[in-house]
Amino acid sequence: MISIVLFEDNKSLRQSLKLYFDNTEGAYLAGAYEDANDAVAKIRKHCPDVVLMDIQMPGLSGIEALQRIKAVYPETKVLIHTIFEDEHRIFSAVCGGASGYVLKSPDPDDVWQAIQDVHKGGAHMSPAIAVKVMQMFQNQFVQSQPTYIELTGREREVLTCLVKGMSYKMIADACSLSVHTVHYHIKHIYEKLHVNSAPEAVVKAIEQKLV
Amino acid sequence: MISIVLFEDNKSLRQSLKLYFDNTEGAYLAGAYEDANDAVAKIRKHCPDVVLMDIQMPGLSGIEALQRIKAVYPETKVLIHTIFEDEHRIFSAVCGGASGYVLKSPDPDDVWQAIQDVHKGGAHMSPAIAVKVMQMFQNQFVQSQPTYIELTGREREVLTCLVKGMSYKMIADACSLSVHTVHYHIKHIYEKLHVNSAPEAVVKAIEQKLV
DNA sequence: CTCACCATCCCCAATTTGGGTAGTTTTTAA
DNA sequence: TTAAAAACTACCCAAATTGGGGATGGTGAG
Repeated sequence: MISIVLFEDNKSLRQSLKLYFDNTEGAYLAGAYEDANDAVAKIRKHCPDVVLMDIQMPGLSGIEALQRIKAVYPETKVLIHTIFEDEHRIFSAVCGGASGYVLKSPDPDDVWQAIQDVHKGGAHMSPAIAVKVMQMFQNQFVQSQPTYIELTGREREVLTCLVKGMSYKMIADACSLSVHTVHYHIKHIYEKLHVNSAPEAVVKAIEQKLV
Repeated sequence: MISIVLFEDNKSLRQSLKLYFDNTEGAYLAGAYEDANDAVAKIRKHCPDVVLMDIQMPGLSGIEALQRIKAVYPETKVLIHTIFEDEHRIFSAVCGGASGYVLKSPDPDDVWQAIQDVHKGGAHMSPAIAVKVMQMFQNQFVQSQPTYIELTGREREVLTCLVKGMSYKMIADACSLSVHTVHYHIKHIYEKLHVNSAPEAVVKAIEQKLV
């Protein structure tokens, strides 16, 4: 039995979902509210397994409510249920700790499937959302410029220390080298990165994910 | 009709899936191979809508095959189909442009659902995968420490230059200050950030998103 | 009238940087 | 397999930059 609390301002949708859950084996709708202004108090009262949260509601938005709920009850699963599929809202929801993002669908079985997935400890995203999340993910991590800079093992090692803010002496100590050798490597690093100071090298190393 | 090409080294699974697709309305299995060594050539031959790709196969891994296919046919949808749910493989798959990541399931309907989602332009992740992707996403963007460091206007300005790798002289020039004043500000910045060198300040500034 | 911020300047020691040389080991290529 | 190239180690030196200390005014806000 999965206990659910619903926040949805549209009355007819709220009632439809209530009817659906009331007649679905394994689902128990503990509460259905038209706004999320007292969401945290409602959660405290019902202690639901899963919260189904609309985004656009009078007063507190679903995203804000999500953040407040997660701050107090991080274990409660919150499923965003909306018609919006813009990157900004998706981003906020995922970063806010949502367990899923489901587009409103004429078929309530979709939502129920998502609720079950979430209750099992998984996450559920509608395909249209998943594709955007994966794109955002790619944009973050796939570096654009394949400006492959070839560093030798020692050079990479020294650069890593440099990025940690260490001085020549500390690097020498950490890598069991003499300061002179550290000096030697750093000169080469500067040449390869086309820079001529430690701060520049650090920013370039971070930018190009060389470390 | 969705045309599918399958790469799967396990013979019995490959045959089961073939049987399943052959008897599924709307599915057309154009090819089924036991390794992905010539994946690109196979794709060129069949021009499938969706590729179902195992990860662990003799020779080329599914992840490598994905990358090669995407490099030549970026429009072809590739669905990773595996038992692995470690973060590294998921990460590689998503960054490699996979349209989905489906865990092998005893119910072939799951795969078929994912294929349909992908063919409609969406993406599909098994719940256990989705939860990991969302966690990785959060870890990337949600900054942990609200260690609010109060910098004055000039200090922030100077720090910004520092992060760009500029020397005292260049900063003085850029901000229309004397080197001495730059020196003065940098001293204060170091105090506030609890560091004592430019590289350290740079990494800290980037970490804490002070610039 | 303080106090915090901004700006300028000074000194000095330590560090960093850029230019060499030179021997050893490891890798690569012929 | 051998020869050449690259990498690693270490050192010297001189110039430049940086880091830490302090001092002196001029603002503008509370």
